[in-house]
Amino acid sequence: MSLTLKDIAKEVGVSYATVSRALSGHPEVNKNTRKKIIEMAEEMGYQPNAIAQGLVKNETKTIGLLIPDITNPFFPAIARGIEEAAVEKGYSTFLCNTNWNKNIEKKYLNVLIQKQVDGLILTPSSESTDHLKFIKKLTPPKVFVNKIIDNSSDTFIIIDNKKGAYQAVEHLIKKGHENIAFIGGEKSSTANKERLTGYKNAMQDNGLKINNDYVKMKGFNRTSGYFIMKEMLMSEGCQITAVFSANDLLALGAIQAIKEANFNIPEDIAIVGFDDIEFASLPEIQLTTVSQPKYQMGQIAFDALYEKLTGQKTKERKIILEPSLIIRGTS
Amino acid sequence: MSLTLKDIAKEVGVSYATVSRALSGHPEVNKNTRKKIIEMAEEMGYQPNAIAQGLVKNETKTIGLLIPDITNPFFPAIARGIEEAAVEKGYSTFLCNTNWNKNIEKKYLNVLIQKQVDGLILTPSSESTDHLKFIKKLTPPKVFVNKIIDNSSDTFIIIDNKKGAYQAVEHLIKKGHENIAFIGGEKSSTANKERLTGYKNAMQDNGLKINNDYVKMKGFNRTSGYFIMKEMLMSEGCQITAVFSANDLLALGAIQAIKEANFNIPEDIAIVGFDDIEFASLPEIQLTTVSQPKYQMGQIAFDALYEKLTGQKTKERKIILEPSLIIRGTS
DNA sequence: TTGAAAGCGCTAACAG
DNA sequence: CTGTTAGCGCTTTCAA
Repeated sequence: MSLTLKDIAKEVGVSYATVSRALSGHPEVNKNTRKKIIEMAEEMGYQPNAIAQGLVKNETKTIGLLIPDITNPFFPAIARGIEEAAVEKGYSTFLCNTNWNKNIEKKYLNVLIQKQVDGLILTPSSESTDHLKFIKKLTPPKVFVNKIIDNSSDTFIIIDNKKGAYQAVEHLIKKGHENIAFIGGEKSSTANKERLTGYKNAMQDNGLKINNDYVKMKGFNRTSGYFIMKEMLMSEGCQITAVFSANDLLALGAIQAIKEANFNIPEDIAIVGFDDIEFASLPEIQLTTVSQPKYQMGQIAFDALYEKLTGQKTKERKIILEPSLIIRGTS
Repeated sequence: MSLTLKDIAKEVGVSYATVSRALSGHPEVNKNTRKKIIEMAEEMGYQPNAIAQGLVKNETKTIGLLIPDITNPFFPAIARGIEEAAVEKGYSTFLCNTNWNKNIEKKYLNVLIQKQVDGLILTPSSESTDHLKFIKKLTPPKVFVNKIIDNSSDTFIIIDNKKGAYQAVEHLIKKGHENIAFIGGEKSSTANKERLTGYKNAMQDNGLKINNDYVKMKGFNRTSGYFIMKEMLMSEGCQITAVFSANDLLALGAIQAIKEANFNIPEDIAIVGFDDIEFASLPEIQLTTVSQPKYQMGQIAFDALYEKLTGQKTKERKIILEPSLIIRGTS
């Protein structure tokens, strides 16, 4: 359709191989011809066809990014870190929103394979073994953002969820709380599982018993948080005086339920979240939460992928970042 | 590298042209051969190389999406609408975050052209004429989300910003406010300009004079809102009793400044925003705001693009959606 | 119904 | 330093 190498070759009067060489900075081109070619290319507004380049070079300078919910501010923050790091190295990013649905994720993954992405960054929407096995079979280098620390030999970047949760719950305990609820998100997500473990450990280590009625999980969103909290609050003889929720969105929902039930925060019920999304710091919210360096995580994730892409490092890496508890008004 | 048509052709014992035909649903293939081929392809886990397909078919089933700030929840909501509509029709989406920077946007646009995207959905980060001219020259079909209604013949989808702003300000006026400030975002953005116009119109139509000290703009983010408001509040003899801000993030920032100055909302100062991002509805926030059907806008935007892509409709369309004022606690 | 072959736009030997 | 040519994986005539 549009302008090709040949067009500009014809115009300058050289073979199109020469044009290719000149434009791609090949050293063995006459200075003058190169100059002429570059000028002409500019003048004609030539843009190389990356699809054709990709076909021959067998690389597309493209990565796939799969995230579960772009609507949760946590993920755009990461996505931005990834994208900016990527673009700096000349990579473009396919964004795929999996909606925590592993079938959608699978579909996307196949498309990305077909589109010949050079690499993959993903936070798997499910950690069921068959799904993980499917992902593992995929040939492009991958890095996981949030991925269970099992015996696997993948590269992932994650924060220490267990520790973060532990700190959060311990903080609550130190404040004198004993009946602490856990409100979680997607059951099959690593983050959820680990945060639950952290919660349980903190409870047990402090000699507190875990009431299963106070441990519930559903989606990682505000509505879930709201309904879970509401239900807990309405159950007979509810003793809850504090809640740890597996992410900020859940906390926000829970707070709404708490207020609707006419309890005061933090006097009657204290709450702490996880992620430290931007809105957690609003003066009206002042959510105590476990903070993650989101933007950096994105950058690091891409850098790790880039190392694989360029073959600098072949061995897998496990990058575990430190969470930090930010104490604000809700606890 | 990986599995190609030839591999599966060899295995089945036919020419690879036949395999291509069988797999792409070409009618003139023997039922039996087709079955064998499909089975074999499945068994071997064949995935067509979309890059190669793109080269010959001259289409990539890929679109570019350029948005100014993925960190503003307004845009992810739109992006999600676009992406889901796109994937349904078999398109993948390149996500590009321009950061309200037209040079970055330009760079992205060139990359997208090189990557041979079939279409473009963008909310331009600047409406300077040279930038717009640059965009206009781009060959792929485009649809704009937010684009000034000038003499241009583009397709765009937008809400009636002027009207929304007008309603917001009128609402404030009816509540008895006279000294109403305007806090805006990016100067060069259409949305900003139109919302400013709506503000001015409402003021003038109601016989209120506009105090230029009360009209300020900067970035479309929380920090800007905070500092603009703070400055206004600290200026001598500030009479402001209400503010209309050009988006919710700005409003959130302004609210913080108002509270820090020890004013009550809405008693001392009322405020209304624009966008109705998810967090505007939090019980703690209760931001009165002008709502936009974000997810739908995304869907509609893709559908409009799809019509162009498939040649169903060639003429440009201007889709203008209705805003709706949602009155909550801050006014 | 199938195979052979051209060609999409480009890069990378290989000659010259 | 430059031109010729093969070929990346695929679709699509054109013949058979």
